[in-house]
Amino acid sequence: MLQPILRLALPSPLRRLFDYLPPVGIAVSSLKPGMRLRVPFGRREIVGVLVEIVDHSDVPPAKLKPALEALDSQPPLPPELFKLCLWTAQYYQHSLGDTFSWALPVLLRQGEPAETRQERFWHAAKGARPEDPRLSRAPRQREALKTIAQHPHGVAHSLVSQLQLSKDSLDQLLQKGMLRTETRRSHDIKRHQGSWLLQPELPLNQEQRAAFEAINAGLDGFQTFLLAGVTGSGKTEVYLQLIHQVLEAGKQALVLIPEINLGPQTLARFEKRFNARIALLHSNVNDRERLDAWLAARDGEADIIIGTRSALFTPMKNPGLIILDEEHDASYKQQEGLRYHARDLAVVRARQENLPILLGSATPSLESLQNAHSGRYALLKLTQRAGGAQAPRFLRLDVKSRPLDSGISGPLQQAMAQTLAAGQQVLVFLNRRGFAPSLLCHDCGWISQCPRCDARMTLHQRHNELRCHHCGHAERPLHSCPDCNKLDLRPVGAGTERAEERLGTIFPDYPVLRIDRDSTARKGSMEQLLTTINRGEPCLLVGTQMLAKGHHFPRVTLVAILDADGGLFSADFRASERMAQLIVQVAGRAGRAEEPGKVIIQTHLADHPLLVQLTEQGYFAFADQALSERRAAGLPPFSHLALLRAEAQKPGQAEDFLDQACSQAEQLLEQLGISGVELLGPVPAPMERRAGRFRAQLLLQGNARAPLHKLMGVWIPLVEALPGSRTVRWSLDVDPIDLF
DNA sequence: AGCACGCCGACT
DNA sequence: GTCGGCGTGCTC
Repeated sequence: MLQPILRLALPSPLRRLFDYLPPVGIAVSSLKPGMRLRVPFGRREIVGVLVEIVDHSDVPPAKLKPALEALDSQPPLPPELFKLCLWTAQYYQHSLGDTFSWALPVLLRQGEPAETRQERFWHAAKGARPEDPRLSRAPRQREALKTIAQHPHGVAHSLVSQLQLSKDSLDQLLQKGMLRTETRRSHDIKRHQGSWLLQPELPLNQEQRAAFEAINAGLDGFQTFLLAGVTGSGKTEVYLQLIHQVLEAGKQALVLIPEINLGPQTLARFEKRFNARIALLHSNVNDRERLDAWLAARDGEADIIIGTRSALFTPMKNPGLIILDEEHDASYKQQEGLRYHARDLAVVRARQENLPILLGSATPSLESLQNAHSGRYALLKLTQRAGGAQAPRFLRLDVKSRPLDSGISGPLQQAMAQTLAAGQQVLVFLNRRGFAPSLLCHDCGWISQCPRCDARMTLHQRHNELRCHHCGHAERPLHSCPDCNKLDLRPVGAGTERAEERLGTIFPDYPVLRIDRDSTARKGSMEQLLTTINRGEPCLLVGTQMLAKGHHFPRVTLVAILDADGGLFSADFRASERMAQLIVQVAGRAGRAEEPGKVIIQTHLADHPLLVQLTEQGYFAFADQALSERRAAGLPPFSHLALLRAEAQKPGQAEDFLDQACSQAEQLLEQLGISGVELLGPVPAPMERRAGRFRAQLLLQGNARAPLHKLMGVWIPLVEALPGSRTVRWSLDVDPIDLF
């Protein structure tokens, strides 16, 4: 046989494989696709993934280098996951090597052995004594050495902080040769024993039972279920009982949740219910724990895997079910690098591995609803709230030609006063942080423009600064106008800070609690706010969409939405969908059995058909209406989009680049005889300048996926080869969720 | 993306 | 005289 050639995917944005000779002294027959190899790349050494072994390379033999070493004796990534990565790279037109980087735990892509439960243990070195003169002026190191010496089998690194040892002292001792470390398995494989349930299952109502039985009957193969359950309808109980069935069948369940929901409550609920090994994968889990959880899932040593977006790529030895909660949530879509949608990929994965998948939401995305309508997904509805709680009543409050007092109209103030007087709580929703979205000179019209973006800087009174929410630029607000020097600078519009301040003045007898990214930035401050709220005394909560997620406020009976109009006349075609989901989710925080909640929506467009549908007929009526509008306009899910974005230092550069890319695409469409794909643009981005860079975009719209992907498959490699692709920063977003 | 090379402006 | 700005080119 000719010299075998290894084709590797490397962590680089380049959309191609790189050829290497096998490492010296290694039997090629021992190498299998999916194994990692350390290779020289330019002047660096990196870790690549073997994709295939071929007997010919187009690269001149002189350029071929041997790989340095094989890092695995078995491919760390099971074939199903390897296949999913191939599919992902192809679908999102992304570099395969970089796709592996997003899918694999950090430590694996850095070349760490793919082995479970290896842990570093600290041991006292032979002859090391605390009385050593080198430690005479290092009392903490001396104490550390004493502590370590008390443990003949060593101290596991994970216990270091519990034993009041500091890593610094240990490192110092290690350098002095007074400690040594050893890496070994930290504990034996945990086995599952006994019953799966720790507490009895809750009784299901008729709807829950119907949903449970429908899905339970479909647990043995691929099928997508859409569980549309209003807030409080007991979706989670259905999840838990299905997972129980999966566990009884000796299989594993993967549960994906949005970023914001990974509060301890989710985990607590699972841990209370199940005697099962639960692996947790989210952004606050460190690299080592993440790898261990990943390996435990892969090797069948975890029964339930709970995680956010990227946990989608967790391999499972005996997969039985995928659940994706709050499937409409935008945090499932990655917005940088590999721009994948975990919901869409989860369905692909379920199909590839012949698994059932359950998507749940009170406000399903229009995409998923359309899939249900077309019969691809099985739709299951839960319409009753637990404990007989009633659905909130909606009221559209027309504020056209009504004066607003820091964004709050008179009738709304009266409704608030009544609610508070009745001893209940009020929730005020406003999707804008800060005091005011801009500062205006009443004399000459100067406005607080961000110097680096086409956006206004928001006034944050608490920190006494003007801050741009798009690039983070901040400056001190001046007392006089920088243009005309007059002193008449006025804040325009209202954010949560201003609403908080104003409400405090209007209702001096009640506490006002603000809940947004600024007020909850400090650790523990959210918990503190929740404790106060749960005490149940009448108060006003003011906040952004943080209020809409996860927490329930049983004492809130009035929800005020200060401004719904942004969702009704935005340039973004998804704005109304997002607005509707937000309104329903916020409304869902309120009300209980004895007292239905009331939701007051301030709007200038009280007769807008979408808003009328939503408030009078509910979310599904809204969705039908919105879907027929999308169909008429040829927008997703009735067409498919891809967005080529570009940004550059100088004006016009990004557009020039996209112009060239656009000509290439036009040519290809003709050459390949592709029809059903339209090129829209290039145009400047809706916010042309951001963080000092000029941005433009080219939108591709396909009437079906096939022609769009056929084009992209040949086109994107050409775009990559364009001369401008170095000076211009560009990215492709397949199925973008926003067009900014 | 990294990383190096290379060619022009303001500094010890 | 050099430090360093970012344009250009390459990575098997």
